[in-house]
Amino acid sequence: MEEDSRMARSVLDDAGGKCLPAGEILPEVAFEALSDDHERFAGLCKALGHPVRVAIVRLLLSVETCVCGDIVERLPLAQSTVSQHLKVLKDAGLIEGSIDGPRTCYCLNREALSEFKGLSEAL
Amino acid sequence: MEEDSRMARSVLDDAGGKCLPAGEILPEVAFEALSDDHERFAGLCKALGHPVRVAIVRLLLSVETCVCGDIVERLPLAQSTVSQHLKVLKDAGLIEGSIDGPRTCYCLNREALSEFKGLSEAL
DNA sequence: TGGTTAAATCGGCAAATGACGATTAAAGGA
DNA sequence: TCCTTTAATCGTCATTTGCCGATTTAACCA
Repeated sequence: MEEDSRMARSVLDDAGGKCLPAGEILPEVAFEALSDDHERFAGLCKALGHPVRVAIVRLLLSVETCVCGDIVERLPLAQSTVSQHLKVLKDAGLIEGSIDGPRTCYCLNREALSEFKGLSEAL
Repeated sequence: MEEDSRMARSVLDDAGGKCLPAGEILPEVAFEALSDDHERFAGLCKALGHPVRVAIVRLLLSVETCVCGDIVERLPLAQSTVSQHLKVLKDAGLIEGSIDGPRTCYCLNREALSEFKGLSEAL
């Protein structure tokens, strides 16, 4: 289509060095508008995209494992709300819950956490 | 308050080793339910919590700098929608836009990206 | 100055999110 | 077996998000 004009403009755009492209052309091959990887990384980020959920993950990081009730006690939120947040984290694969009698015991999923770190580091 | 009862239960919770806390007590000092740091990290995650925005960040990563129109062309979305996503990323501080004639030139904010990576790595 | 192009903003709409109290389900203990 | 405790789920509501087309704003060019 009109790619040539766009590419030409990108190259020419070097006005004072403040808008300089790295290469000669835009690397089409390195960019896909839609990819599963974007979805996955965005999904993990979205799950962490709420301060309460960050707090929960950091809490689990510091205590290794924790019963749901303990988490609820430490947050200024209703039990049902905390449960929802836990579900979001679990659905994203970031935490795991195991039934322990009448309680549920949550812990981090280290693999998912590593995956997230790896994807972040690649930015 | 009733911390003693809660802490006591946490210690006792070691039923079969599958729900074992890492330390003797839950480390109160290491956890704050509400903190600016949680807000900040969650804010960055939230901004990256959409596949299109991940795609934009990765594109900018690969081309160093890019005019808004180029980004629009590569995404199957209306110009206004892409502009909204760019605004989200800009508000989070992850990208910067500089006016270049009639165009706007976007690039990554490397400092914010480093901040995000650092916070991620700490998980 | 007038016209053209690029990008931000507006208005509207459907869907998702986050919060809550109430209810249900599951498991242990009296 | 019944009762209590724990946590998930349900129903509701207000707010936010994501998308679009239309409009406005801004800057260059003729």
